[in-house]
Amino acid sequence: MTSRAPRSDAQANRAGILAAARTALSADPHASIDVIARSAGLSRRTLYGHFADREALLRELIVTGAQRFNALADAVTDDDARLALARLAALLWHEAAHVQLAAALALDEAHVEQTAEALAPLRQAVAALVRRGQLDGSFRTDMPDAMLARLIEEVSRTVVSRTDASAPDAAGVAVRTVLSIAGLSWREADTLLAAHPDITTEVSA
Amino acid sequence: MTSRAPRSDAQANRAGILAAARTALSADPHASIDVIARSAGLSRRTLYGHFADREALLRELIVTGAQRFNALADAVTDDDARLALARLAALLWHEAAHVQLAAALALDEAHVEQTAEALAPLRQAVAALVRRGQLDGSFRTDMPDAMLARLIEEVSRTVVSRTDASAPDAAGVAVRTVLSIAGLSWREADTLLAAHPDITTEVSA
DNA sequence: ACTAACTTGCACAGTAATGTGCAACATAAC
DNA sequence: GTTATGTTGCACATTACTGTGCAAGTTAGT
Repeated sequence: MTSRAPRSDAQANRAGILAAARTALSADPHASIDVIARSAGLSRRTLYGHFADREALLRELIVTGAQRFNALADAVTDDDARLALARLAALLWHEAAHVQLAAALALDEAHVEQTAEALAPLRQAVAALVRRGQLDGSFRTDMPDAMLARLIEEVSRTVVSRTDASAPDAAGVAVRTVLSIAGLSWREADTLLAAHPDITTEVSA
Repeated sequence: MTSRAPRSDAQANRAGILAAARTALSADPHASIDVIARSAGLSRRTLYGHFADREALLRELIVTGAQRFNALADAVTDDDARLALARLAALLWHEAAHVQLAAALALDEAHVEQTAEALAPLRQAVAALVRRGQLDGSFRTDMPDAMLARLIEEVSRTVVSRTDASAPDAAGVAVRTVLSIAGLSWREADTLLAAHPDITTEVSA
């Protein structure tokens, strides 16, 4: 039935294709199969040996990418909604530095739907977080919770994907931006981050 | 030399093509010439009678679009930087159709450069506004002026192009978002807009 | 009503991309 | 060292798009 484990070089090549696809597609969501294969040091023909078609490759990128993002939502346990949002933003930022992919693929009409579906758990977490913050008075209440949640999602995507990651304290800027959207004044955000320097610093293992 | 004025139906068709291109391209920056022509109720062949090639059409869209909202920057004369930013955001919101196009085209590697160049005046205005707001203490100073200006640009684009325009007080949400990025707390933005209801109301002539 | 201006469909050439079959070659695994 | 597994180049069919030429039609302007 299950034939056998793939050869080691084949496994490595498969991973190489995925890595190449991530960088190529985040630069240009319409990057051709040929470009992806070449930048993985392989031939176009070989790529088709690993993935049935373009869709299959994209599907795998979206699913595995989304899993990583979704996992971050569970890692945040702060009681303070402001802190929780700040930490989530910081984690997403660090993850996105490696994988800007979600933002790039979401731009493609054909994949925006499956990307959204794959990220449903993260979206759920954000929605819950927003409601909590609104209830305890730390987030803005001048718009409905659903609207605010959507705004946070969209702006996060923008900040994460279109901010120069090499700028000094780029992560800090991303976090401050998200807190601002939630309704905090910049001084409040500043105070919060000063009291919890671990949020924007952690490089993790 | 200058042959003669174009026939009236030809003028209308040309305008129709531009309008169709705006909506088609903001939905999908890679919309084909055929789709654009068809959605303008014309044949592909006719479009080529009005524009030499795809580039010429895009060029015209970018240039005329940019002119429209470069003009908006001049229309804002408030001394209060917060008010000025709010009003500019509101004006841009009302030009949403054009802004969406800019956002869509800016995603295309080939046109991001000429779009940026065409929007230089608006960018200049925003930069000046940001510096003014930082100096008088109404905007955040926890990041460099250039960074803040860029953030405002990017977030504005996102909010204007990806917010449901049919939602109640969508314009208000857009303006509040931009003010939040500038550093205002949501209550401060709320107070400001309450004191100047004309900002989010004006439909203009 | 006449004419220049405009539109259209069709045929055509060119380009770029996807996906497949196949034979020759390379190499990891045993 | 043998062999199953993997890689490659090439040819090929297919699709989708851009841009042009031209002859036949339609219509605005006078």
